[in-house]
Amino acid sequence: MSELSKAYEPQSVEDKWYDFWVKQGCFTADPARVSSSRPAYSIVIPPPNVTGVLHMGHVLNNTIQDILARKARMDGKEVLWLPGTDHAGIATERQVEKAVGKEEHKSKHDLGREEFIKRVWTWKEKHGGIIISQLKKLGCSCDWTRERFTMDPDYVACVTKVFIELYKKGLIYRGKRMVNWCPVSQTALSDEEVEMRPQKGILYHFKVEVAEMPGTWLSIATTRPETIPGDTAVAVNPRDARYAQLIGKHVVRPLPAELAREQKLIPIVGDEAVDFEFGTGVLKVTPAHDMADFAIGERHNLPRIDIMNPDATMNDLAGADLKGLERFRARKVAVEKLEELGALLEAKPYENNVGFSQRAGVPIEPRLSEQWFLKYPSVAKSKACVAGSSGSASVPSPAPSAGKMRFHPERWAKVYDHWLANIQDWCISRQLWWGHRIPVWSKRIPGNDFTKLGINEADAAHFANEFGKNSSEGGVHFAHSFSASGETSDCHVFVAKEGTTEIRALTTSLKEKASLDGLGFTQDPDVLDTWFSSWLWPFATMGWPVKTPELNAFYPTSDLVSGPDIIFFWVARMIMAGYEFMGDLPFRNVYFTGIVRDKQGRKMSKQLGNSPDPLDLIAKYGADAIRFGTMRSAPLGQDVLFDEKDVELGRNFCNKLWNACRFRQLQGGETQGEINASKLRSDDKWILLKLHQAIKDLNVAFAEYNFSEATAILYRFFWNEYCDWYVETTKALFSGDDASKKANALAVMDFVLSHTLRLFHPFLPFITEELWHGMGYAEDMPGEQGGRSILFAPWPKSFDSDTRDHYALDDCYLDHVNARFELITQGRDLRRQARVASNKKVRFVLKPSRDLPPNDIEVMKLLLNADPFEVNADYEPPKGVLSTKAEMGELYLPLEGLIDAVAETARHKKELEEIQSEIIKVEQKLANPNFVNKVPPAVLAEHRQRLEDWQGKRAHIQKLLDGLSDA
RNA sequence: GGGCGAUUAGCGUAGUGGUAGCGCAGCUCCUUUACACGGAGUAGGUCGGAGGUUCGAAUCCUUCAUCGCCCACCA
Repeated sequence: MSELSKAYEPQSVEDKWYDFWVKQGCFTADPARVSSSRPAYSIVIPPPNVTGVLHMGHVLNNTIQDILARKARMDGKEVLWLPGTDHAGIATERQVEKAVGKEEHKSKHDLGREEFIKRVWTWKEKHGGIIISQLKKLGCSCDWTRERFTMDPDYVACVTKVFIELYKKGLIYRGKRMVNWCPVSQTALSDEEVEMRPQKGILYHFKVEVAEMPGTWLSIATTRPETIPGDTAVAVNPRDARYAQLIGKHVVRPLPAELAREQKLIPIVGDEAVDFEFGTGVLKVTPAHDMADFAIGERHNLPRIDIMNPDATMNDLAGADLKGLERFRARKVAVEKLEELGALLEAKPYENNVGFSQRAGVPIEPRLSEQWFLKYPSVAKSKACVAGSSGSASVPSPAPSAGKMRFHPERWAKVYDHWLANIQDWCISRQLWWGHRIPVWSKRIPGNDFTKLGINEADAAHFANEFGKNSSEGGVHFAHSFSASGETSDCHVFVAKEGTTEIRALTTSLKEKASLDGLGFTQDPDVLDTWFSSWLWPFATMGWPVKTPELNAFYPTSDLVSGPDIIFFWVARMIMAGYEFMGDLPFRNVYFTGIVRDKQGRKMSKQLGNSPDPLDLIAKYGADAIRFGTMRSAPLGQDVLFDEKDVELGRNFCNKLWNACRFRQLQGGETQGEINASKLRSDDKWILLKLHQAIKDLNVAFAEYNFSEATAILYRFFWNEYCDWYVETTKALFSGDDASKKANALAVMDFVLSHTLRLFHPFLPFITEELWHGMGYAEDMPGEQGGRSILFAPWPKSFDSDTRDHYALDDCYLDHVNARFELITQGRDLRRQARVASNKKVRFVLKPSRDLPPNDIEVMKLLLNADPFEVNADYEPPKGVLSTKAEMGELYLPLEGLIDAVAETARHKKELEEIQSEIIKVEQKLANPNFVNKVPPAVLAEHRQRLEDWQGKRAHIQKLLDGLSDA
């Protein structure tokens, strides 16, 4: 390879290698290769919104997935990381609506449904690839040959099939119920899409007269006076002595003002739900506009007056004064009206929680509406299917037992269980156009005269016959072909209102659909909640309901990486769908990331402008840098405070890695294969032992999904241990002329670097691949074991005992080399005290505490920048010399005169005080009989050693002090 | 109202009973040929408060405080 440039330039290598990987099919999974010796590893990507752009949350989430996938490849697994995008109903529809409005000044209604959907597809084609290309820039090793979209034809068929199955099981039903209505999007929302926000408002008190007792007034508190026209009762608690006797009587509702008194009479009902502590203890009941009131209305059979339009303006029933007004404007007018009527008693500031549409950011309107609902399936199985995460820090988590999965961090299991224990039926219909259209065609006929269906006589007779089997309650299900194509629809026939019969036909067949349209059946106009397609993602993307090789090999998936914010929307629902349709969990492990915030802890948002564009960061620092920086600053289970500094650090780290390889390269050509065990210096053994330890620590971090810990281990090993110490010691050899020793050190370097590159690869895919080839390490490996790409190089193993014996890697070398480094650090501090510039050679004298091999002397000389460096066991230091004592000996920095005796004395005295206080601490412990008797022997010995060390230091300083006072 | 999490140096974070660590920022010195996207050294913490258990507590227990998140139909 040509000589490496002085600094790493990511721009020149990233695209090159990404193209290489894709062209070589490195990311493509082959189900046929899965075997007992080559286990499968799979992840499905949380599909980003198809028209979305990459943000820091994606970077965090997908970097983790990529690390897992790349690590699994190096572990010799057959890896499928299945990518794709989500059609994101509301978000995309609004985006396109806005664009159409801006460019053509048209609404979606102006265009019509069919034309609008065409526009969405055009939009999707134009913008849909953006986020995918961004993921590629980040280095994601997804199997792009299997990219999926939640609106792909086979995916649509899959969603439809699921709908029909659940419908037939009676789990999906249509009903007129209170739903969360978003007046902006003009659609129903699920409970999960509603976000409670505290709102500053006003609590109004107004009075109503009891009709049967003129002159008796009740006072009622409300935050929503504009809904008074919709009130159909007032409720009190039957146990409330103040009001119980009024139950059954009536009050006069003040609005709409123009109605006659008798038209405004509403009953007083008794209901336990009324809290008599709150407000006045009298509750206005508006069954059509409040969830709780709806329930009260059901219990007391109250009429429901819907006084609003879908866009939350008031309708005719709200009365002449409010009609046509927007709801908050109507509130003001209603208050004015009450005031005019003399009914308003007080208005005081009040803060309460109001449900907001998460997406549109406006208060939702509880609204009575006909929608499709799902009773969640497989709830019982989904409960308690989460096993605890590995509790022990040092033991890798074992494979979960069958039917169990693990959450990381474990605490999310509680959140999941709690949600599952309290779920209500899921409102799955949305009044949108972009999405999976509900596959239900319906037609209503008078009586049960099936000839009115427009079908032939035989079919009509068939219907009548089937219907006759059970026309009583929920109706009857049977299959029927409307298209004479042999394909069938699932029919559901039941008695609807007013002596009519309703026929619903559910089908996935295009021919059936056409026939149904021809027969005057109408398809339900609504589409399904986007999550109703996402919850099938793990198996729908693998070809279900066909039993594909992918499903055989890769389902259940191994890991899921998700943000905790979609634990209910997505994760929990996927678990239920997995059980219901696959009979098994969709994944074995779920890793929940934190939320990415800015460095002040604020959520990233467009408004605040605190959300950096990851692509800018990649352009500026490189993809590896943003990956490493993000991982390094993302602590396990906590939010991530993003700071560009972290990316900068990632870039610096890559540059360090680059230059460490460059240094190796500059020392001489050939890759050195064989390490000669007999020629290893203590430093060589030290770095090999450190490498061994780093691999072990790294494996633990991986088992715990602790990626910030993993990067910290890599950082420490490579920068602090390899670069700062080991490489520096080799310079003592390289300046010498012992060729065989030099070659051996190069062999150690090659060994360490080739291992290090592999350890780094999941985190830094690009630079490691570049260096893997550039340094020639690829050539040393078989093709599919790293020869072609570092992607498939085996993950390094920590050393077994044979290897340790062969290289004589005894832990005593750690102690020995550490002791030498300690002495060097202290010696460098002496230079600082003496104000000797670090580039200036200066004389040091070492009075060693034991015999030292020549390598130690050479290394110390070099790293202290000492010249001369004298080793003299009998050294008699002159008075007042700068000195330090360490385990390996006493080090002196003798300078010609110029010692500030006063300053030195003061410094030593301070030092002595500190040492003294440490000695007292240890002595006190050792003097305590409880301590000596109860403590484990190792701890006791360690304390005694510590005391000895401190005492030695004290004696040394004392000697120096004595010398100074003599001088 | 319930639940969960956090509180350790200026900032960010590690640390599950035995001498409080790391990174960034700071300060000092160094362009000594792998790297100034660097090297060397250094300062900075009574581990949120108060009790308790223990020979010994950042760590275990109790309690309080502050911050954050999630869940919840008090009008």
